[in-house]
Amino acid sequence: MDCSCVSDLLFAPPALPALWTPGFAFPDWAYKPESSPGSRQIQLWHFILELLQKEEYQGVIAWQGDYGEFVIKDPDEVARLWGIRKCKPHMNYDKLSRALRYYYNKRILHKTKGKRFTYKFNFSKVVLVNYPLLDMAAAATGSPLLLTPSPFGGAPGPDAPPLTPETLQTLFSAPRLGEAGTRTPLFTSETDKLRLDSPFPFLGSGATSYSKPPGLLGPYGRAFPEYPWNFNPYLTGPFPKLPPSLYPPHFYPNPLASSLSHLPSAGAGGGPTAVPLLASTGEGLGPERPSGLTAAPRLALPGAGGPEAALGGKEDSDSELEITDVSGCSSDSEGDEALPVPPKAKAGKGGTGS
DNA sequence: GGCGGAAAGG
DNA sequence: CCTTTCCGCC
Repeated sequence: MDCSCVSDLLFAPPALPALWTPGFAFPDWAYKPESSPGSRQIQLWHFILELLQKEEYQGVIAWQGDYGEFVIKDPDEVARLWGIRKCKPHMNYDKLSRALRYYYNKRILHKTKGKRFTYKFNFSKVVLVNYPLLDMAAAATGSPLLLTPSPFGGAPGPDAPPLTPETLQTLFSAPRLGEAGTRTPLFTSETDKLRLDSPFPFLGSGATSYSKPPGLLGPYGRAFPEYPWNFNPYLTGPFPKLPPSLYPPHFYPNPLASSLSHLPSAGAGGGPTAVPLLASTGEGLGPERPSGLTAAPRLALPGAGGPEAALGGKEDSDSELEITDVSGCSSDSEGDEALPVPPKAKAGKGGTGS
């Protein structure tokens, strides 16, 4: 019934990197707000983000230029990876891209026209949509706060005014729940809903170069350190960052319980685990970015560069054990050819297209 | 390649 | 609701 990809099982909890704070791994809330009727499983954009944050896949998909803009260097590969993840052996770029296209309306993605295989994330949406923090804030405020506002049917678009990076940051900086009510810049008390439709300039301009700090680190990057995470994905606001890793749910049966038990200082949610996984590539707090797309937007990862070093010679924890093969898929489908599925993506292809 | 309708499935 | 699959169209 369910596709038990071996890949999933392969994710045997390797000794979690010391720095790996399980708490914010990629808890359930990333997949479902909390009490979602239907079981929510990984969504494509989650997956894309996951790929994007991993160095191993730079040859396949990578951030490119603008804030939130990325290019799929190897569409087939990405599709295959996605297919593996979803146990859809017949996945291909055509289908994947269709799914991507549905994001246009949802305002999660945009197409960068003129550039092949290039899309752009609407981070404000992506981020907000994942943050229970907002829910709390809303609750405290007394505003229902719809994170998934009027869909696209009769919605927003034009009337969406404010919401600046600062606003976002402010919101994200919200230190405590009790304080939440005090600051809810993002909410329109009347509408009871968030206006995250026209967020950052990088969307509005549609034009181009906004050498803004890529990744999600930009605006709210430095907001984390201050945040006392007694993380409680569901109740206590986690943090304004996209999950560092997209491990399958199996990986974290009980995100909280298991995580906390492992945390030395995390006791009963009293110990701030600190360590914002945000690997400020140097732009988060930094004055300006080198514009070098190379060092760009990669999301912070426990092994993205900063922490890795701190691990003190930890082997590539990044563990490729990620998506690899679909051999374990419940052969549901058409029983067609089994994918040979090469072990891993070849990140060696730097000069793919251009 | 990229778009979006339509139907189907989980 | 979120894709997956298929497809005609540009």
